[in-house]
Amino acid sequence: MATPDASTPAAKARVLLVDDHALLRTGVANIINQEPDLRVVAEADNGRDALDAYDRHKPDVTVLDLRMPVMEGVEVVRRLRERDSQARVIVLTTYDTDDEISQALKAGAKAYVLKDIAAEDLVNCIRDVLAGKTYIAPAAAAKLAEGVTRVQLTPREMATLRLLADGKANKEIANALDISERTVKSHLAHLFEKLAVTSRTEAIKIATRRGLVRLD
Amino acid sequence: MATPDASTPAAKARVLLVDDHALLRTGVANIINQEPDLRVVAEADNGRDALDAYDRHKPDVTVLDLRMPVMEGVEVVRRLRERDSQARVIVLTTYDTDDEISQALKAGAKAYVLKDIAAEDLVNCIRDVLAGKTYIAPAAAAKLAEGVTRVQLTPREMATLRLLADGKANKEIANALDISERTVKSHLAHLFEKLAVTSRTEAIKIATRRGLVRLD
DNA sequence: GCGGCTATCGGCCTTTTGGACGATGCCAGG
DNA sequence: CCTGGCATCGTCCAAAAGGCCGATAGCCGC
Repeated sequence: MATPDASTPAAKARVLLVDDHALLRTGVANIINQEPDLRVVAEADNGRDALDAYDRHKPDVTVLDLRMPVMEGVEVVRRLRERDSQARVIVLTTYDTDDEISQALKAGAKAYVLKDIAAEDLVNCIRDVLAGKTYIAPAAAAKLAEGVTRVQLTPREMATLRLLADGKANKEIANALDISERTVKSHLAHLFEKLAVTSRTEAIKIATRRGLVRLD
Repeated sequence: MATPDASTPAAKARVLLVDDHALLRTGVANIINQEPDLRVVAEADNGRDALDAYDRHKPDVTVLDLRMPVMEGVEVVRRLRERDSQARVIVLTTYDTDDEISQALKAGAKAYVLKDIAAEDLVNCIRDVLAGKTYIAPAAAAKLAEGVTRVQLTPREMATLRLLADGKANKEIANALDISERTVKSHLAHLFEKLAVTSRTEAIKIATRRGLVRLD
């Protein structure tokens, strides 16, 4: 998995690569290792291992997928930045819902790039981040701009939304949150207003589109 | 980057690589081209281009992502097999909903592998398929086994489901399909029974999980 | 301390949903 | 020709959802 390389004169920037798809990891590692100034020093296929690998290798930059088993990418970004405020993290992902993007950036990611990026652009992005710059994929930036109308859900609204998206009825939500059905309706009403919808099914659609919940 | 290798005696199996993620394409191409007996002869980032590329290059095997813009992967498999009943297609994808798997196989795919496969296993899979074998990823096979209870939705039920998942109310669905609200309820009732649910929100969850609809 | 946001709850009322009886016509397969 | 699946539509009714009128209490910031 890791590529031990004892012969190089340590001038190469050290990269930690985190993605749950072995195939993509191998592919990206190949690309990066072909660059004279970059080297993948460790790989991980989930968030927990990513943190361990970070501690062991102290990479100059971490390329990280969101959507992983064991630990969410955003959470990984947050924790990396907690233990090392200098940590440079590039988020490399397939999806570009406005919520995920803004959460990743808020957590301290230096760049947000999509997997449809060209190999050349990725290595340029890595160099930019190493040089202290930031980079947001155009598509992601556009989504963010849309979401200027950023909805800010309260904790209870989020909890309600999650149960809603799980197909629960008001009564079930009430039981799960240990509140009255009346209060559930109250949260729902606020939710509907913030999402600009009028029914629960619509709410599910919009919330999913914005990345507020996932139906997997 | 690629190593043009004029010295080999053209014995290499020719691979067409189709995926909308440039990064993964480059990575997989690297992996494949490092094999002595395999060579990527063309790439495409969408279904239409894939068909064109197939006609031009007549590859020995096509490695194909489902979920692409312009043309769905399953449709591509179907058309490839139409124009060349010998076409060998390996589906390489992130997702493993039972509906997508069974549709891809029904369309004539020889193999279904997930992107978390190891590079080595992928090339082995390619060789297997070239040798006339088939391969289903264990996770995918398991999902298929679950779905032995394969739900078969009628066209009207599918149409209703799609509108439902789009957040439409019964009245709106009725208008869209130009039928009475009563009939919509009838379709919904059948839908609920087939999906083993009791509400529309639950139906959305299960249908999404099974890959019957997508909320993007 | 007041205004605003949050969370909680109540009643009342309309609309929507979903279940339970139904029914008809069509069409394909045995 | 008959059976079974499909699509269509009806009525009745109970439950759920959602809108509209509230209310109280805590907490935070200015």
